[in-house]
Amino acid sequence: MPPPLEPSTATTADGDGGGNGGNGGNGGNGGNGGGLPTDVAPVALSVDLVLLTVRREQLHVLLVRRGIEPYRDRWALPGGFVRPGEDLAEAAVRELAEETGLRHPPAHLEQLATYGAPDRDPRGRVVTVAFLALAPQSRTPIAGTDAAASRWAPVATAGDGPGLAFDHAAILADGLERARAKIEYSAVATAFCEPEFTVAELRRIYELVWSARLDPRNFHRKVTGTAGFLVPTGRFTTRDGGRPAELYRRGDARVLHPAMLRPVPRLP
Amino acid sequence: MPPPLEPSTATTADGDGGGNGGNGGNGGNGGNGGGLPTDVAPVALSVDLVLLTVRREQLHVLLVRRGIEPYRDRWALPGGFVRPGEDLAEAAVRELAEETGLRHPPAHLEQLATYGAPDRDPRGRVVTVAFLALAPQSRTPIAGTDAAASRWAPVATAGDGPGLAFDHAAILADGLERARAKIEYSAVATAFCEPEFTVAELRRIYELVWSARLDPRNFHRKVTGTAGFLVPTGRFTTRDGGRPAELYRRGDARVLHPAMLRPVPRLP
DNA sequence: GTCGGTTCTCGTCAACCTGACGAGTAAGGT
DNA sequence: ACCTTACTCGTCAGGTTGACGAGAACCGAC
Repeated sequence: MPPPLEPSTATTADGDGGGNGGNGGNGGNGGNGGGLPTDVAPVALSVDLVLLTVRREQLHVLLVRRGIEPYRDRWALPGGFVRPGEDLAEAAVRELAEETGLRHPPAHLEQLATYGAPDRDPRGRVVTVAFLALAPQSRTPIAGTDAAASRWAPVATAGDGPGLAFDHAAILADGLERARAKIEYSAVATAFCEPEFTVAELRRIYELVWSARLDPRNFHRKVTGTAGFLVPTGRFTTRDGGRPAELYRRGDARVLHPAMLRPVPRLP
Repeated sequence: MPPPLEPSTATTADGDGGGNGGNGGNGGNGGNGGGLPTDVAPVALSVDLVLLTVRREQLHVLLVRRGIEPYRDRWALPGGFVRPGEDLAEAAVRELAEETGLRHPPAHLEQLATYGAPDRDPRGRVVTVAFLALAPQSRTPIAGTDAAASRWAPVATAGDGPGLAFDHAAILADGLERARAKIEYSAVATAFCEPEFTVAELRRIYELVWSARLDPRNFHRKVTGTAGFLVPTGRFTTRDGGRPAELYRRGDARVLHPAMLRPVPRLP
C-alpha cells in the first residue's frame, strides 16, 4: 500500500490589512462569508511521477512521449491533471496505472515537491505536484499503452537529445537526489527489490543509485546488523552465482539507525 | 535570501490510451493543440506558512486569527491565495510580509509539502502548498497588523482550544517534524539565531526543538569540530552569565557530516 | 573428479565518533 | 573573599566504520 498521504488545507486570513499591496485592482477578499474570494485566480493542477526502477544493472526512469502540444513528441514524465474530488496521491496512482498498465501500486510512493513557476507551461497557469515512486523491475511491464508511447530510460541519458518537456529535467534531478538521500537513512531501497532478495542484490541497488562501489563484507555486516531492516527466510539461492546466498524479506523498520553512509558525500 | 526554489512544471501525456477509464464522461483531452484540455477542473491555489521561532525559552509558531468564514475567529497558519503570475515561494514571502510586517524574508524558507484532499476546504477545491520558515526572534515583531489578529503560540499548546482551522494542525505537525529532522543533518538551526551567537545559544535551539537535554561539553566539541558550521569572531560575551562565551557566525556549510544525533530517536 | 573461478559469510584490526564525566577558567553576585 | 554560574578543554570506554584476510559453497571447464 502507498505510504500515508498527508491531507491538504487552505487558508485565507483576512490579511491584506497592511498597506503594501501594490498589485492589480483586486482589493479585499473578505465579506462573502462562505464562498471563495472573488479575486482568486484558478490554476490547473497536475501530478507528475518520477518512477524509478533498476533493470539490466542500471537505474531507469519511466518516460512517456507526448502526443499533443506543447512539447509534442518530446519525452516527459508520466502524469496528468487531477480530477475533481480526487486526492493528490490518488491521482498519481491512477495516472501511473493508466500510462503503464501497472496493476499494483508501486512499492513506494511519496510526495516530492510542487512546481509552480508562472511560465512553466505555455498553455497557462499549471501547477504540478511531483511524486517519487520506486518499484521492482518485475512490476513494471509497460502494458496498457503502445510501446512507442513510453519507455524506460537510463537516468544517465534520460535528458539527452532535445531534452525533457517542461522542466521535467529539474523534477527528475530532484527525484534522483531525493532517492539518493533517502536510502541513506530509510529502508526504501528494498522497494526496488523483489519480495525475496539477497544481500548482494540489495547492495547492487545502493551501488547503482549512488554510482559508487561498496565493500560487500562491510555492507553485509551493516544491513544484517541493523534491527528490522531484513528478515531472513532460511532459504538460499544461487542465482547470483558462487556460493549460495540467503534470501531475505523487507523488515518493518522504516528508518535506519545509524544511517548508511554513502561514500564521497558531495564532491564527485 | 531565501533558499533556491525549484521551478514548476506540468504535463499531460496523451495518456488515457488504456482501457481502464471508468470515470465520468470526459474522454480524450488531445486535439486542441496549444490550449489546456477542456475537462481540467480548476482549483484555487494557496500557500500556508509554518513560521517557527524561539522566544522566551520556548519554540513558537506564528498563528493568525481568521476574520472570515469558514473557521471564522479560529486560529490558523498565515497564508493566502497565490496571485496570477506569482511564483510559489514569492507568494509565501509576500503573505509573510503582509501578515507580520516582516521587512526581511525569514532566515530559512523551504517548501514543506502540498495538501490537496478534496474536502479540506468547505468552500471548494483549494490546494495549498505549505512552507516551513525559520527566523530569529529579533526579526519577528508582528507589525503591520493589529495585535489581536496574530500571535506567537508555543508549539506545545498551539492546537489547544477549538483547534486550528482546516487541517493546519497536521501541517504544523509535519513542519515540526521536518524541522526536528533537518537540524540533524543540516545547519539550519542557525537560522533561529541572531547573526552572532554563542555555542550555548545554539545548543538551546537544539534542546528546544528536540525537547531533549544535550551535554554542553559534547555539544561544544561537536559543533566547533564540524568544518564550516561555525565561524569564530574572536569576540566574547557574558550575556548568558558565567564565564564569557565566544561569539560565532554561521559558516557556509549546509549539510553536516556526520550528522548531529538526537537522543531517543523515536520513543518518548 | 578435480580444478579454478566466483560469490557469500565470518573475523580481525586500526581509526574515528559518541556519550559520560572530571577539571580548570573566568565572569557576576552577595 | 566566596559562591554560583557557565564556558572550554581532556580523558576514557564503547560502538561503528573502512580496509582487508580467510574459509565455505557452488558452477563450469577440463
